[in-house]
Amino acid sequence: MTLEVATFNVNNVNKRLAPLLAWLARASPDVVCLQETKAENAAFPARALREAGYGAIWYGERSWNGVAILAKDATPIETRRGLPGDDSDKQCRYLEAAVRGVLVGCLYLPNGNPQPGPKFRYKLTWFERLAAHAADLRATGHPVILAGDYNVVPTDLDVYNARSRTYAKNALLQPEPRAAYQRLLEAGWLDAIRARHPGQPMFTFWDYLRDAWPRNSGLRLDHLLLSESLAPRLADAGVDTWVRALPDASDHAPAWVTLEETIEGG
DNA sequence: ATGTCGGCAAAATGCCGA
Repeated sequence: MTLEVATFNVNNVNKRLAPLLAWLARASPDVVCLQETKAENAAFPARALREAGYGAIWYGERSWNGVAILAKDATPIETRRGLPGDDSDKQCRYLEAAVRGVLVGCLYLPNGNPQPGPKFRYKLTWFERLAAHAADLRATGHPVILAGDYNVVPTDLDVYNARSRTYAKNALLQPEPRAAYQRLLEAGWLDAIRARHPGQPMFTFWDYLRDAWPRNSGLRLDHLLLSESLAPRLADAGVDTWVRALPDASDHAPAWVTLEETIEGG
């Protein structure tokens, strides 16, 4: 038995409800982290998801941001909403729950554009808060997965053309957020997609602009990071790129991991 | 610089965020 955990920046959960339901029906992931739901709590489509077989918790606001965690035939047990470290930060970007024996952190890291500027500084500060919280989670020894839209292109392998001027000044590719991401990996978190597919681009995002999807001008922005206690259970990882081609698609595609339910022999 | 998409305020167009 394996457990599939996926992350999907849905780019408006109500506008993209049809492709979301189509993906859930076909891929049937056990646990799903959603970002950019862009729906107030009262507008979250809980009923449609329940009818599709998924329990959910959600943390949303009007127009922007918003995160949710879904679980097949279960309701996630919420452990935290909002990232610690700044009580004045009201943006809905972090939600955490216990599901099927794993602690799941669902995150939507700030985009940070335009760069430089206050939005970029917010991105870097948020990243530091995430790293601090990740260290606390890691110290518990629990199996933890931190999944979401990190809004970071980790390396030049993760962008269709590293020398393109289109993204030269973009906050997604700057040295500071890249370094912050690398520090998470150095602290012991495993980039599951990259671990399973070394040397492959594995894009998760294609801009609506410039025919990015038909040209495969993609970026890898959505990541699933496994704690050292969970990493030995990694069985497979991938990206459901076909979702990007559906009508009314998000500009992101779902990324996923499969985990062994228990460590072999244990 | 360009381009797409959607939400929003405030007036059917423009701005912003992504």
